[in-house]
Amino acid sequence: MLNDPMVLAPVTEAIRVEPEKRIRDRSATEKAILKAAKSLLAEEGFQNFGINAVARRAGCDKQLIYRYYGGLNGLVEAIGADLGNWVRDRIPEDTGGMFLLTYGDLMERLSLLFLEALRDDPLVRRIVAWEVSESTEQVRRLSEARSKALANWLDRMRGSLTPPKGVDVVAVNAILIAAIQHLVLSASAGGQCAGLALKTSKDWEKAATALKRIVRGVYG
Amino acid sequence: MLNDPMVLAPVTEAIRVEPEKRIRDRSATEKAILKAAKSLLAEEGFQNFGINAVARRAGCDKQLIYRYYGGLNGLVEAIGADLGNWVRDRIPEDTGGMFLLTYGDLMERLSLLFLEALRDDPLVRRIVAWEVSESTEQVRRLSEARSKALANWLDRMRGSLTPPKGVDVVAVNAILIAAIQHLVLSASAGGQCAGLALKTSKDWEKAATALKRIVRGVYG
DNA sequence: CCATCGTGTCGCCGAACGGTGACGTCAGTT
DNA sequence: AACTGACGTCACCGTTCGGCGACACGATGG
Repeated sequence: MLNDPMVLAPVTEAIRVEPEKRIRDRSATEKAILKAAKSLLAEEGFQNFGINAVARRAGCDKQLIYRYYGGLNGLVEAIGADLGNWVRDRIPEDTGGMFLLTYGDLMERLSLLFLEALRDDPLVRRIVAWEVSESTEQVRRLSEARSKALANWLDRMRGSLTPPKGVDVVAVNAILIAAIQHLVLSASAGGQCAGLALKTSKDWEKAATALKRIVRGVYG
Repeated sequence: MLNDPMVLAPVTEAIRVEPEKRIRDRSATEKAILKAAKSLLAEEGFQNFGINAVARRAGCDKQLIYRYYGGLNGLVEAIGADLGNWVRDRIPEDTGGMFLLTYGDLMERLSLLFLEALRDDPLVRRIVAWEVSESTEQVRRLSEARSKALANWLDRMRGSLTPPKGVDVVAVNAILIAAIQHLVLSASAGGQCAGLALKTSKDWEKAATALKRIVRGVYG
């Protein structure tokens, strides 16, 4: 009954009235797909991230995603490729006119820069949430690209400053980064973290002050 | 989401509880459902947490979940009710034979206790990941119950110790908790966090040492 | 001219989802 | 014994999902 061709025939003809052609431009379509995927992930989160949703948002057929990116896998990989540039694009490289004399000066500044950059970037926030929620190879690659870019940035900014002796810098910095990431994610999801409100700019000032104190406590 | 055809095949769901005929015992069924829900959430994560999956694991019909819990909402609420007891059940109240003379002593110990408790509890880990990934009223209630229980615990353990003056204890502690949570989540998902490996017990010792140093840095 | 190939579109499939109405079946009450 | 109501089960609905085969169209080049 559903497959009765008699019913389908007139329908196709009626739709044909509006030509409304999509221009044949592969690279443009590819960009549209990638842009749609990024905005979808940023706005809806990884939960509702799928072939159908991306295709809908890109205004194209999902088949093209398979053809051009090899499915969601390749698409995510393409997103991950941009992650390497994230730090460079979103975080200023200069010192903001400050003289960073000690490693503590540096890490205090970098912590706040990272905090603000993350607060301003919904896409990366979603990706970080994804990283701690799923354990697929897919996500692991994303995570790796991001942490590598982050490590590079840290290293580049360090310059000739030497960290204090006797401190496991990698471990301490990892904990600081973890704190910042979770703080921002919690705030983004629920407006608070462990009883600390994180909505108004006043709230964030308090958080930033506490973060500075922690960094200074460990790095002087 | 992101289904590889490879991983599609071995989707073996939990086996039914018993071939034996189901007894007419509402309270027993309710408990079975709640237990199934908790284990499902702990093992599979919130992504695959749904009416059908819970019913399958509980070995009962999903209709009963609607009848007894009013759907997933009520079921999650029931899970959340247990969260209030989590801290009490999972974290020792005594000081482990140590004398906690200062607030720094206290927070160092509490930080490590919390870290270990979280590492040992997959259910709460999944819930924390849920909290930072979704922003529904549902999850918000879970989050609130958890943070309230945590605050109570902190307060109870504090005893008569007074935190140092001039420090925003709430903010600093929130950041410490955030760091611990993210560290554990990252480790659980990818075995590392910001370039810091978190697999072997040796890795965790390094993390614990760094955490202690941070706590001591801010609280003396 | 026709043949080929890249591009875009369409419709269908099997599966899983959340949700609901209807139907057995058994226990306690009247 | 008959009724009632709670407990458990089943089948079905509409929707969405990922994935695939087939086709329409336009450009390109023999």
